[in-house]
Amino acid sequence: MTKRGGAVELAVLGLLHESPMHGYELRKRVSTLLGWGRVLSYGSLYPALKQMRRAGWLTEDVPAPDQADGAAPAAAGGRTAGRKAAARAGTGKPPAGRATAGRRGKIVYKLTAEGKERFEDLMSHCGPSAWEDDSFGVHFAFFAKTDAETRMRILEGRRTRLEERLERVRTSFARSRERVDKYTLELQRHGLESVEREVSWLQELIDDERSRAAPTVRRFRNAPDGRDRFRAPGDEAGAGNREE
Amino acid sequence: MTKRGGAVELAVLGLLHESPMHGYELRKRVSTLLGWGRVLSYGSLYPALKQMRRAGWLTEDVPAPDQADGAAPAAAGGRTAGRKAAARAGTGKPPAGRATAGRRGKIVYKLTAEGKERFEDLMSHCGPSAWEDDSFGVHFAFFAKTDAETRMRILEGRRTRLEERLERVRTSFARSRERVDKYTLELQRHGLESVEREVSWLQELIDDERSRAAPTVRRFRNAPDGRDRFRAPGDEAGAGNREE
DNA sequence: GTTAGCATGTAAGGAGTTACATGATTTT
DNA sequence: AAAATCATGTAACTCCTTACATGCTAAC
Repeated sequence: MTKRGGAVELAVLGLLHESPMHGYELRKRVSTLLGWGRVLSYGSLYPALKQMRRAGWLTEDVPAPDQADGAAPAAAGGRTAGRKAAARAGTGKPPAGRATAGRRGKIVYKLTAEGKERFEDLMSHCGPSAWEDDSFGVHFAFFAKTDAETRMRILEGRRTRLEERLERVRTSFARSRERVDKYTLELQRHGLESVEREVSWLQELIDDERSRAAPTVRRFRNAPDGRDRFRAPGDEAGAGNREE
Repeated sequence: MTKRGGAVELAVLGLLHESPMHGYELRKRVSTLLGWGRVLSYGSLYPALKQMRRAGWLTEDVPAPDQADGAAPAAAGGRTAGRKAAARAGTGKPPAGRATAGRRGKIVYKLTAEGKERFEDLMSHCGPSAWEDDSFGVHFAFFAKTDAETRMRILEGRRTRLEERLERVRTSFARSRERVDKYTLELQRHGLESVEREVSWLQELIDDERSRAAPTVRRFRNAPDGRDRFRAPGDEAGAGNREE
C-alpha cells in the first residue's frame, strides 16, 4: 500500500519539495533530473501521483481560474506556468465559469506535511535498494536536501555495491579471456572499465564530503542551502539500516 | 506470441548456439555475458525456456542416465556437467531406472534448426530496440556470430541513439546550471560525461569495423591491445553515414 | 542419514511502457 | 476555425524479480 519503492515516488516528492507543480511540468523535471536520456511516461506518473494523494503525501489543487494568478501555479521553474497565468490575466478572459467542475482542469500538486516527512524518511532511512543504479541517482540528486551523514552512508553503500560487482565481473572476465571471442571480451572489458571509473568518481565524492564534514567543528545544524533541516540531535547514529 | 523481444531470449539463443546446456549453467553464462553485475533469476529463465520450447526454437532433452556420458551434456563450459557425468560413470551407479519418467531430471536444452534461424533473424533484422542499453549489450556480445553489415548497422544505430540522448541532456544541463544545487549538477555532469565516453568507444569500434571491411584504405590505428582511448570531442568528420 | 548445494519450476506482483482517449489553451 | 501544444488520464501489456516449493546428488 505504502510500498511503491520506485524511483518515481522519491523524484516527485523531491521536486514538489521545492515548489508545487502540475503533472506536465513534473514529468519534464523528473526526466531531466538525473541524466536519463529517456522521459518518464504519463502512464507511470499519473497513477503514481494518484496513489500518493491517496496516501496523503500530496494534495491536488485545481486553481479556480478567476482568482488563480499569483496564488496557485507558484514560482516553479518560472517558465511555462508563469507565462501562461500572466497571459491569461492580461487578456482578462477566464474561459468559463467551470474548469474546476467538469474534471480535467489543470491540477497543481503540492506536498503536504506528511509528504515532506515521507521524503525525509525515504532519503535518510533508505535501505540497500538505494545502492541500485536508478535509485541511487534519485537519492543523489536530492543530496542537498538531506544531512551529511545520510549522504555519506549512501555514497559508501553505493561504492561497496559497485566493488562487489567489480569483484564478480573481474573473476568472470579473467576466466573468460581465452574462451570467448573478441567482441564478448571487449564488451566485458568496457563494462569493467565503466564500473571502475564510477568507483573512482564515488571515491572523489566521498573524499570531498569527508573534507567538508570533518574540519574541527561539529555541525550543530547543517544548512547547505539556507533551509533548516530538523532532525533530533542524537538520533540515527547507528544507522542500522534495513529493508524498507 | 512469438513476441518476447527481451534480452533473455536472445542471450539464451546465442549461448545455446555454441553448445547445448542445462538451465543452471545457462543462468550463470547469461549473467556474466555482458557486464551486468546482477544475475538472471530462475523466475525469468525457466518460463522463457518453456516458451521457447513451445515456439520450437529449442528441445528439452532428459539424458537417460544409462547411456548419458559422452553424448548429452556436451562440452559446454567443460566444467560442471563433465565432471559429474564422469563421476557417475566411475561409480557405476545409475540411481534408478527412472529419472526421465517422474519429471525433475536434469534437462539439456539444445537449439533446433528453427532456433538457429530465429537467432540469426533477431541479430540481423533487429529494429530500433537493439539500440537500447540492455538489448544492445546482448547483440554486441554475439557480434562474432553475425555479418559485418549487421554489426555496422547496430553500432551506428546505437551511436545515433546516444547522440540524440546527448543532445537532450546537454540542453537541459545548460538550462539547469544556475537553477539547481551542486549535487544535482554534478550528477548531470557525470551522466553527460559517461554518455560522451560511450560515444567515443562506439566510434572507435565503428572505425575498427570500417578498417577491416574496406582494407584498401589502410588504417594504422590498430593498437596492440586496444589500449588507445581518446578522441577529440566534436570530430565526427567524414563519416557521412545514414542508415535505415 | 543428514546437511549442502545442484537443478527445475510456479505464483504473485512490482515498476514501468505503449497506445489510446479526451479536454483546454494558444498560435496561426 | 484549424493546428499545435499543453494537460490529464486509463487499459493492457512487458519484462523481470522475489519468494516459495520440490527433488536429486554429493559429501561429511
